[in-house]
Amino acid sequence: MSNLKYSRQREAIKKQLMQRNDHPTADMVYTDIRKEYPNISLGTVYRNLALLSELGEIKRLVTGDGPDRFDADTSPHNHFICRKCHAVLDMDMEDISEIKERAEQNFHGVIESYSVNFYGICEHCHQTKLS
Amino acid sequence: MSNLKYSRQREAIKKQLMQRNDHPTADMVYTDIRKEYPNISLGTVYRNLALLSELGEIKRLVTGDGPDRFDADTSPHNHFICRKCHAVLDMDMEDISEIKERAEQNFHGVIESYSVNFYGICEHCHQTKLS
DNA sequence: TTAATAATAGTAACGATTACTATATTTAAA
DNA sequence: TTTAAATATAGTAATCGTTACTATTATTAA
Repeated sequence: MSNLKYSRQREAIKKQLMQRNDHPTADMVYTDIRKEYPNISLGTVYRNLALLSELGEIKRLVTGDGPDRFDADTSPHNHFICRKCHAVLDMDMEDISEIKERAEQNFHGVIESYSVNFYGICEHCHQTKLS
Repeated sequence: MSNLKYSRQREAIKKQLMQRNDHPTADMVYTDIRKEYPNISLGTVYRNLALLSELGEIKRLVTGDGPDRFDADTSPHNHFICRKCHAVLDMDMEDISEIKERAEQNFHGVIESYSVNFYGICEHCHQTKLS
């Protein structure tokens, strides 16, 4: 049923995403992966990032602060977006998945997923008074 | 200090946003406001929605599902986005603002705000089996 | 091998949004 | 009330992130 064919470009994209933890944009992945595949096309990067997201192998992060980012870590966790340097950081915090049950209390549709983002100034920008 | 000048277009935009609860996009506001101001420009709508958001008079909603939406209700509440009909609905749920404190537990930057979105199929789409 | 199918590179097109510019409106002061 | 400075506008062009198109190439199962 899976009419999916192997492609080295797709593997390279996923591999690279697993090797970095800065939640890169499609363009950041493209820039870096060109060192290995000098004539990979930007469309290929976009297409495969979208495909891998649909397959659940990676996660698309919508930050509201610039282009979408991608994360190879699909385990449940939340992110912080710095409004100064635009970094996207993993939050180290306790599980808050009960907000889904709390949301379902008075809701009559089907909640399939949710996303939580925190915004502000990251430690680095705050210390170096770039804020 | 406020070099802000009155404009009827801006007032009309805010007024319309207060009168509807469908969290319209800029284009939806534009389409409707043209009935009153037939030659208002789309740029004016975008500019004023951005300005009002910065002033905190309205709220910009980043859904990850199409263009940004706007909400005249600035009180703390969360939204649901239907992946079928793309409606943005207000969630009627208990306060979950303690997630901010929970996030601050191990975080060393400054958290200024956060956003929570729920995704799935709304009651209407679920009942009419459009899902 | 071959043949069917999916994936690619390269490029064009798209939608949402912002930038530009000449004109119009607002506002405070004369 | 004019006037003059500053802000806002309408209309349009440009930008950015992303998707669509198409001819060619790679994968895969028979």
